[in-house]
Amino acid sequence: MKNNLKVERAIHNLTQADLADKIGVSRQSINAMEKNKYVPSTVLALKIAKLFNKPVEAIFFLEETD
Amino acid sequence: MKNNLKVERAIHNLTQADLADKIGVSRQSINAMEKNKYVPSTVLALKIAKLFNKPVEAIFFLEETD
DNA sequence: TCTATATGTAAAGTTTGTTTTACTTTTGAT
DNA sequence: ATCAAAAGTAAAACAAACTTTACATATAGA
Repeated sequence: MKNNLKVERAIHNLTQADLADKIGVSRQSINAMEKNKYVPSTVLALKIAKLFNKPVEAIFFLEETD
Repeated sequence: MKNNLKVERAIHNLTQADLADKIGVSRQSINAMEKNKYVPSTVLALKIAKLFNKPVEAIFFLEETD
């Protein structure tokens, strides 16, 4: 799975730490997500999508290997 | 987080085992999701939403406590 | 009522998400 | 060039997802 987090953060002018605060996870979790080190839970995806006012599918994308 | 899985399965006439097969998890995982025993990964949410032709937000719902 | 199919549940085990702490590297502004 | 903020990274620890096996309960049809 890939994601758009970095772009969305840029649009909303948020640092990784800002985003982490807003959705209630650690900064390292955001960093790891952006670097595709792990797949977040659906709760996190929903929170992020809500924050950015976009559907989950506009931020997280399935890949062939998923 | 809550979900609509049971209803969506009914609409598409799928058993828990059918759904599990289609998205590549165990039947118990589907059962546990439906009974809100755990929060699935975003990959699973995306796969399920894709299968049911609906956005993730139409199947999985944040609650106050999330 | 008998049987098959679907669902619920539980325990043990493996894998993966997530946190914490802490350090390094990059970037941008002054 | 310097300094501060932001991003990258890593290891240890803990929590949660997910699997497997196995059995119990429910439901519906013959």
